[in-house]
Amino acid sequence: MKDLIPEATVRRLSHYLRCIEMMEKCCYGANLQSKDLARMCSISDSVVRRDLSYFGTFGIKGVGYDLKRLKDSIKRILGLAEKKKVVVVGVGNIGRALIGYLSSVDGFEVVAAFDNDPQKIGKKIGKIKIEDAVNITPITANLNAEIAVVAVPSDEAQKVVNRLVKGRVKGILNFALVPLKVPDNVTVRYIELLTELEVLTYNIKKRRKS
Amino acid sequence: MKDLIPEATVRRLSHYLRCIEMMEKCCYGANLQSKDLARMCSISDSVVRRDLSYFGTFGIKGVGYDLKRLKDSIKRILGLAEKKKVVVVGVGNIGRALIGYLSSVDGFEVVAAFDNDPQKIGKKIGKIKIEDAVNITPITANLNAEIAVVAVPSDEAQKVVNRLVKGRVKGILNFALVPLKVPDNVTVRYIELLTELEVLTYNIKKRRKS
DNA sequence: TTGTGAAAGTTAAAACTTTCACAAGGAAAA
DNA sequence: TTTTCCTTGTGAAAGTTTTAACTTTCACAA
Repeated sequence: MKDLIPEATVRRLSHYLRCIEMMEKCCYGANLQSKDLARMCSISDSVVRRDLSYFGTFGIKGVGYDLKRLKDSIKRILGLAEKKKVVVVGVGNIGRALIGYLSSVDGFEVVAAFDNDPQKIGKKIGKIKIEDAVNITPITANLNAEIAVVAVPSDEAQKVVNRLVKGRVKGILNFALVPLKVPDNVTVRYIELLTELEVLTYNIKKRRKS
Repeated sequence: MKDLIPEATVRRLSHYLRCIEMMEKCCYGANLQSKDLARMCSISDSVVRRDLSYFGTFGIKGVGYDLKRLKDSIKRILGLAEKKKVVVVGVGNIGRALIGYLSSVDGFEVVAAFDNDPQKIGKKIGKIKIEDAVNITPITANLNAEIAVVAVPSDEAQKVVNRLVKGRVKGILNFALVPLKVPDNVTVRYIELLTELEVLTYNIKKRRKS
């Protein structure tokens, strides 16, 4: 069990989990093989085995993996044993979408939403009441939410993040287009929609030439 | 000018562009240096220089880069010379958010939206009328849109993509959690919100231990 | 009980990316 | 003009990730 795991491996673990859950639903038996996961994920089977071997041994040589056991193992590795509480900061287009999206996903649960627009504070989105962003720290701490989605304008992102960190949030999914400063024990992941589109245009341009 | 550029480099080019545009607005003069961009992006200056050097030489030794010239160069490299037309397929939470978001961004312009829900077809989002998804191919081809955002349920994604490809779309930003099959001359980029959250929980769990 | 086939787990090599350190070269001052 | 200063651009090394090939182990059948 290596100490530092490639990020790509962790991402693929998430893909494998999704594939296994699909297999569970339709048609598959209790056993599956690295090549099954590989085909579903459009990668090679040795990648699947390599990824899993970082975390231990889960299969039986010559046979394959037990579907249910592998699923539970991956869930445990990813820290998905129990439902995770999420707070959403910024109830604009993206924030609202995330609240809606997460309500349809099991494994995560939106427990609070924040904005600084007086027009929005007090209103509801589904079951979630929009709170004043000045109260991020106490409310988040009180709810024991470990994960936050930040979907506010760039120039407010750092301020919001400081409050979240004080509220003991440990993981942040950031849609704002600025690098965030956080303590070592807090993880930030960036979703940069504009960058993604720009990488797309780069690729389009490049392929036209070659 | 190398042939194959690291993807991370292209992503950072997009960051640099954003930094330059911020610098333009506030306080900065006509000159900037690799260390300025580096500080803003929280990376080292040699990364900035290496990234740029893949595409040519843009600076003056001992001085730095001309802000306006560098901005134009990066825009040209990324294929952002003129506004790009985008179609959005799937007007659920995410699709709607993207339509709203893109209307506030210059460089991209949503020119059509599609859904297969009769309740939604014909309605409007901002200035965009929601079209029937069966008409993706002709409408997209007619508008000459090169970029598509796919935000439909996983089991419909491939079908939608096939129509987009027929409609001569060349780049796809995919929010559906399945790998898409496309011809060689089409690029797909994946935004996997659930995977991002799961990587977050993995990181949180890992850090608690170490 | 043993041999065989099949697939997992592991090791080694290749490919790719980042980092470091410095030579090259232009601008400004002497 | 020459010297000094400064920052770019880049070769080479280090580090990381992916790929492919190899070895091990298990299940099952003979």
